[in-house]
Amino acid sequence: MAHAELAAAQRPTDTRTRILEIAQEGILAKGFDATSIDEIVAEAGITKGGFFYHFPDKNALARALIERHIAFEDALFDGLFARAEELADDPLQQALIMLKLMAEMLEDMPAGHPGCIVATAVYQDRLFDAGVRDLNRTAVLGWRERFRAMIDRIAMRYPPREPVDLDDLADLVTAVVEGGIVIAKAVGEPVLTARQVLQLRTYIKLLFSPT
Amino acid sequence: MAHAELAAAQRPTDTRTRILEIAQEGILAKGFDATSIDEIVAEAGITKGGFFYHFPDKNALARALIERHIAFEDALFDGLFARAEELADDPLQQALIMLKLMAEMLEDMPAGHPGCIVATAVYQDRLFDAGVRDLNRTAVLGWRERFRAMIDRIAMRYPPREPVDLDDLADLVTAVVEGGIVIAKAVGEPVLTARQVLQLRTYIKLLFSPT
DNA sequence: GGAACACTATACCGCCGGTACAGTAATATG
DNA sequence: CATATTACTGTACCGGCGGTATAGTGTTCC
Repeated sequence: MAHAELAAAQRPTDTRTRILEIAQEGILAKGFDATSIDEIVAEAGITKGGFFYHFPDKNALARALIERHIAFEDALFDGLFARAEELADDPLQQALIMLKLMAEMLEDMPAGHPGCIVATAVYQDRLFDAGVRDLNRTAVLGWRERFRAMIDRIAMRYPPREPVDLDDLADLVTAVVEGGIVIAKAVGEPVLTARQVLQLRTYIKLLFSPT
Repeated sequence: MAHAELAAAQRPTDTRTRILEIAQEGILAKGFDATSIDEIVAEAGITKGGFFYHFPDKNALARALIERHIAFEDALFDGLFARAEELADDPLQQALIMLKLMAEMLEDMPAGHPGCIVATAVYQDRLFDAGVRDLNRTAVLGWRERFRAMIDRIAMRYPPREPVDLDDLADLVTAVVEGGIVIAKAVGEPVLTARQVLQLRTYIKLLFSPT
């Protein structure tokens, strides 16, 4: 009688993913607090009991969201780095290409970057438990490691014109994007995030370009 | 008109200021939502009615807080710029001194920068009304104007080594601080914000230093 | 046939933002 | 001295929120 309907109605982990997607959309648009569980379950077409079957509390939802976000961004950066490696051999050129691609990607988001779940958690600190904060820490440290590796490859070939701490420089990539999102949202000009990344690109270029 | 007695016995705007101070502390530590009105009034030693006598709702509190924050930061930057002008005549040197002073100031905050109310509002968008968002916009645009003026003075004397949009460069100051606060809070290393400002300083130095 | 899974349905709790309103002590003005 | 205003207190209440509890149900797997 209902083979197709079965698959449609009851795919096992489907509901969990739908909750995550609906929650993410709401949280990035309105903030964590302004996105109520009642609202999420209404949009997902389930009941409150259904939500709490998948997540013991709202913190568990936040953790799952941050994990998803980290995985998504990692995949995204993997793609960007891979493309940059295809287009150039020189590590400095690769970095400059990567930052250009990043800026273009940011610019192609018509409503601007939807916002960073990590920053959301930072600015609503006590709403989240130690688990969320740990995940957050891991995410930022992961980005540091990634960009640090990129910068190390450059520095090996081109000595920086000014003495800089390479970890700080790696963190600057994250900081510029996070800060860029904040100001873009604050003034309502989505394109600002991409432009900040281009400033960072100019810095990297100046810092490592041979004289 | 009994000035002394008025000031001592009644202190008309005193309660309002106390509410603001208690609210600010709570909001920067825990987020806007996690800081309840009940909690604020308990700490201020007043009743809920007393709170709503001063502020029609929580949005009005947010607006007052942002206005206070803008005024405070403005005064702070005025001081930094004035000191830099005392210490050097050259606009580039002034900017580099100013950024150094800024980094030192940030570093001297033992618990790190307490966080930016503007960013708090950005990340809890729908909790706030149009008035709050307008104020937020004004704040960021005001910082742009301030740093743009600083950069214009430099660019007039030293042509940038790379073509850059000077408004974007002005925004970068705000972005690096905001982003620096986010990563510092995320990894729990307060000193990171100051270090990001020093990276920005190196960028400005490289960009405008004569070859 | 029965256990496990993925929920529904209903009822409830305490906290929160916010409203409403009556009362009051201290001060300011005529 | 009377009155109005200011700056609250105290109490009671509302709907929405996160979260708990618990009994029941259809589907699938073994």
